[in-house]
Order: sequence, then structure tokens, then C-alpha cells
Amino acid sequence: MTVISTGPVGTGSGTCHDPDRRPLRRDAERNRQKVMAAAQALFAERGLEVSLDDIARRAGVGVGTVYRRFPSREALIEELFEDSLRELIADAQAAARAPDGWTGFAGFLSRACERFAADRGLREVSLSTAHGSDRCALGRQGLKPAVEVLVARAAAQGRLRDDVVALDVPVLLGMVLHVAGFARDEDPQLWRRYLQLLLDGLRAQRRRPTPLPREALDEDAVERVMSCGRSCG
Amino acid sequence: MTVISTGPVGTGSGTCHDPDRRPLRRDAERNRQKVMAAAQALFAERGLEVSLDDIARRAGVGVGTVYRRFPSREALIEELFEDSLRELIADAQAAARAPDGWTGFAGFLSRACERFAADRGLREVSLSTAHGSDRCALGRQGLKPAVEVLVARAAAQGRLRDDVVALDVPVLLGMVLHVAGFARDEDPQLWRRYLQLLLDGLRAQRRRPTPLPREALDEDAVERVMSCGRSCG
DNA sequence: GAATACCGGAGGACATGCCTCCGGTTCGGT
DNA sequence: ACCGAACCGGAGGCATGTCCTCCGGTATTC
Repeated sequence: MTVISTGPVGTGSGTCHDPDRRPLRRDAERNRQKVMAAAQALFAERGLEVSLDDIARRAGVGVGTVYRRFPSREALIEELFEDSLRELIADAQAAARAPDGWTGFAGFLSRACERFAADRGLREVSLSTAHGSDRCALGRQGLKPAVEVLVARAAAQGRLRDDVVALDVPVLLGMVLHVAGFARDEDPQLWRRYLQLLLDGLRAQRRRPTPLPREALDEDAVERVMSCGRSCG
Repeated sequence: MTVISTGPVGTGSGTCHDPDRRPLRRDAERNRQKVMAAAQALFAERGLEVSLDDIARRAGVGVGTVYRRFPSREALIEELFEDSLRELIADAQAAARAPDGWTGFAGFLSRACERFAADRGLREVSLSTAHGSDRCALGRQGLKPAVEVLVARAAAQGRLRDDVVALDVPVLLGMVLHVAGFARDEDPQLWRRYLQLLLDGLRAQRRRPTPLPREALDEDAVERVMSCGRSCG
């Protein structure tokens, strides 16, 4: 994970096809949008592995149309996640400028989890190198320096325990999002409870625990969650 | 998750085929053992979804032999995990009798993670209802009362924060094991670091953080872990 | 050494995903 | 209104992977 760029990445248009090629025919462009919307939705809820056939079906379009427009799944992914990734980086940078170091740090974790919890695809693009390529890789790397600042400031302030490092952050996010992933049908916000627990553990010192947001799942909910096989990895 | 049984489950023989049926021929029994050993190993490292063909290959035996001996994957799973599940329950019960409530609670979490980290199959059997059946279900249910005692004692002692409940435990385990799962190639013990963080968050009060075991992954390790696609769910 | 319990693995049935191809349709300029 | 180019849909070929059965041949037991 070498730092290559810290600034914004790519163009951010998100709508046009290719600046210097002649525009698509109207129906083609329409279908292209439908495909992107469908992919966006499916990636968000089922992850990046969904089949292109599924995307086509959801878009109400033939498979051919998908393949014609996007040479590969990667192309589709890059097209879709560039903006989200940039927003995430912006979050981190904003948090790094927050007046209070700890608030910035904790706030970013929370914000990042919100984004990730709502979009499994984004989670996979950000937390794994296995998907997306060039532009996504740049995005991932742009995140790093901002997170380092967050950790450094919170630690310097004496509020974050000093044995935590920036590279713990992706792991911590992974833990919280694991909860977000498997409990999303029962309580899509449940992860907040466990994030708070972690944050209390990350504090340099504290007397009393911060009250936990959300209730724990009840027996039936746990039972239901356990029965759909998402609870382990 | 209704409590049905708290005592030991099943017979625990683990070796014989079926008490009242005439014993298998020598070669048959030998092969049966080979299959169980192979399944044990593969379940542990790749989870319960491995194909029976793979198990047969690993056992150095034909597929037919596997199917002949075990009517279904479930049968194989039950046969294999009954003992492990019982051991886990014994851990919990022992911890519930520990002189110190907090030590018992924290010790059980740690012990359970050790077992789970070493055996992905056990993790899936214990933390999901989707696999195994009768006997495994009983095992899962046997765990519950012991965990309730653990939580109650640690809380009564004033060391565990009082807004944590027994049903948080499977979720907490899931979080820690998520780390164990994706970091196993880089540092099979990494989960201890994050378990400690969580435990510090679970304490009712504390001034200073408990020192963290293990180092965080370094950049290259994170990079490698991220590239094998196990980092999200 | 015969009867029988057992073995191996080829192979059929099925599912899933990728991607191509081409007859038919729609668009857009004239 | 019309025609050629651009585009569409989805059937279908290919590859992969899993489950499970079947039966000619082999090992074991008495």
C-alpha cells in the first residue's frame, strides 16, 4: 500500500461515456444508464460477484447489451465506484481537519461504516484489492494518508491509546462491517452498538463506558440471523 | 434458541460405526477413518462447503466410498463435530465456575476464539444454524446457559459493563473470528490483538488500556491480505 | 476358495457463469 | 417517409464444478 496520490482521482463525470468518442445513440445511452443503475443496486446488496446475467435481467436488458457496453466486470466496477471512493476520501480528509482529534477519528470510523454498511460493493472495493483496478487502487491509496493523520492527531491528543496504528483501521472496519453484513436483515444499524464497544476499547483512558446505541439482537433475531449462514467467515 | 439441554450431548464414542449393527469389514472401517480425517482437515481449513469429491481425493479414496459410508454431508458433519462442540460447552461451564467472574468471561472468549480460529468448520457449526442438525443444534443450545452465567457473574462483580448481554457474545465472537479468518496466513494469532481491544471496551471501568498482544499487520501484510479477497463479507 | 462386502472412479444429471452471434428492431439523418 | 447504420435481445456454446449412481473388479472373511 504505497502512497501514490492524495488528491482527487479521475474525472468525476460519471454520466458521459467517453469525452472524445461520438455520443451513444439515445437508446444506447438509456440502456447504459439502466445497466449502471442495476449494477449499482446489485453490487450494493449482494457484492461484486453478482453475475452479469443477473445485472442484465435486473436492468431489463439483454446480456449482450451489458457486454457490449462494458468490456469487463472491472470496467463496470471502476465506472461505478470512482465517485463513492472519492467521497470516502473526502470524509477522511474532512475528519482530519476536525477541531478535535478524537472526534475526528471516531467520526470517520462511524461515517465510513455508514457508507460501507449501505453498500457491500463499496466495502469490497475499498477493503480488498481483488476487485477494481487502476482507479480503484488509487482511491484506496488516497485514503491512507488521511487515516494516518486521524490516528496521529487523536493519539497526540492523548485520547486514542498509543499502541493503535493506522493499519489497525481497516481491520477494525472489517470487524464492525462483519456485524453490519450479517445483521442487516434484523437491524441494519446494529453495527453501531459494536462500534461503540470498540471505540471504548480504543480510548486511552475512561472511567465509565459510553452508553451503547441500539439494543442487542433478541433470541429470535439471533436465531434468524444464524440460520441464513451469513454469520461466519 | 430455546434451552433444551444443558448436560453433555450424544455418546462421544466417535470411533464406532453403529453400536447395534455388525461391525464394518476391516478395509471398510479403515477407509471410514480416512474419510473422517480428511473431512476434519478440510472442514477446518476451508469450511463446511468443501465438496465431497475433494474429501474423497484428500482421503485417497473413491467418491463412492464416501457416499456409501455417509448418506449426506450432514451426517459427516454431525459425526465430526459432536465432540468439539461438547468440549466447547465444557470450556464454558468450567469458565462459569472460575473463581473470578471477569477472568472466567474473558478467558472463555479467548478460549472459544482459539478453538474457532483453528477450525473454520467448528466455527460454522457453532455460529450458524445452516449446517449440521439435531445433535449440533443441541450442542449450540447447551452453550447458551453457560454463557449466560458467565455474563451474569462478570456483570454482578461490576467488572463487565452492565449493558452487555449474553446474546452479544456470538456477535463479539463473530467479529474477532472475522479477523482470525482473513489474517490467518499472515499472523494466525492476530485476532488476539483485536479481542483485547474489545475486552477493554467491555470493561465496566478502567483507567489505562491493557497492553495489546501481537503487532498490527504491516503494510505489506495488509496488502497481501487484502488481495486474497477474504477481507470483506 | 467361494461367497460377499467393498472399492474406485467414469460418467450422467444438473446448476451456474461467461461470452458470442445474428435475426430483428430502433434510431437519426436526409 | 425512408434507409442504412447502430443497436437490441437472448438462445446457445463453452467451461467449470458439484452431486450422486452404477458396475466391473478386488479384498476380506469364513
